[in-house]
Amino acid sequence: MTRTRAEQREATRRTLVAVGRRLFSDKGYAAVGLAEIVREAGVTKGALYHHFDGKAALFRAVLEEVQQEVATRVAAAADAEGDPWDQLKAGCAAFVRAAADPEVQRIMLVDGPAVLGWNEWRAIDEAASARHLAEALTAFAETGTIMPGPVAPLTRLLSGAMNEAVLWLARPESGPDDLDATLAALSRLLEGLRVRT
Amino acid sequence: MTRTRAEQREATRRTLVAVGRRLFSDKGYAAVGLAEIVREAGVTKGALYHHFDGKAALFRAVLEEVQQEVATRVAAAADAEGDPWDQLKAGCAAFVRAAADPEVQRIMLVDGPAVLGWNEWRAIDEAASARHLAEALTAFAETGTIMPGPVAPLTRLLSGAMNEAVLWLARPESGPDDLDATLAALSRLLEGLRVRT
DNA sequence: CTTTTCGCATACCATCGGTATGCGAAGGTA
DNA sequence: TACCTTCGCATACCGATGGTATGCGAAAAG
Repeated sequence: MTRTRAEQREATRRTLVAVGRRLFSDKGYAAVGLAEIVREAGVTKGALYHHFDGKAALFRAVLEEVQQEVATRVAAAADAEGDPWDQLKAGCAAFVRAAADPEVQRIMLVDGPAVLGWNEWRAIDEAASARHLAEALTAFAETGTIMPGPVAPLTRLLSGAMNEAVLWLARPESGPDDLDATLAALSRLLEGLRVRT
Repeated sequence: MTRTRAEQREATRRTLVAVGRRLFSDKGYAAVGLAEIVREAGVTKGALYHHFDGKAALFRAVLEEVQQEVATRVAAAADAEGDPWDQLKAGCAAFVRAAADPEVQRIMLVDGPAVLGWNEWRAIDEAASARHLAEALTAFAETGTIMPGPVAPLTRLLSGAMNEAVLWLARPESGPDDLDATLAALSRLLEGLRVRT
């Protein structure tokens, strides 16, 4: 079995990202050594530094992959709804459920901002998820469904609310009721934004 | 000037916390070495490890100090208001302003969860700030000012919303208008929770 | 068949957080 | 005052870590 160089290159890179994702989510960024990553990936540090600029760059690749997956799930849930407001609520609920995956949490919400810096983290989050939220809110502001005004701050408020809620749901003593209560509270928060008819 | 041992001990400890706070907020937890901390504090690693269990323990002491200061400012702003609902809004606004301090942000909102783990971070946050928010919301739920239901999820949603908003306000291209817009959006979010009369 | 490219391994280094031990002055006791 | 104990901190040292410089061998190019 001889592989072309392009195939081999891609395979090695994907393995590194996959191994990094698993280790980063299990133990946290700081507790994972490059030696451990390359050992489990069956390569050496030379391979890692050939593909990435360093440990943080590998983490960035992992984070982008995670963000993409979450965004895909959110978009799918939103598209399943017809009414725009239902799309918003479904998308938010889907985000909470998707980010409930413990493999996602630590990477996307805890280590992400600390490792890459909040601004770079936000840029990735914006490109993947928050952009859709901002677009939806913009549309609602234009149609008068919610009160007019700048949507960027509101987007961040809601995004932050969901991020924190997801982490709260992941605490050890959390039960299934908490998910329902959180989704209900989030729904109330969103409904509160609608102009009163 | 001969100092008692208790005085000397406290002085060294406070210096370490103060230096750690400045360096952690300037460069971030991971980019600060113990050698740099003890050098600027005028002591050695022996002193640091005599007072703290390690780098993370020093960071924890710094975080607790920062949290206490923010909580004090929030409580003062809330107490200045008479009406309970005004107290809530004033407290939230004061939190956003207090956490706008760049020295506070990185420690309290970015590195805090990553270094100590989210659960431990939340425990500190809960003891200092989030508890007051939860108590206020509980009172409003009992008096019927807001809709009944579990307040814990709502507390986390609002807390997370404010945390993220503060970080958004600290981004490089942020202007003074953004603070007003954020406070306005936050106010709308809170008002939306009130039962409609 | 020769040459170049390049994906990756090997060997090495500076620095890091952490630990074990020693010392000297403050505090207690007579 | 003389002695002993306590303890706050310094010194010296260690393994492990992220990062780099260089070498090699097979695939691609000619």
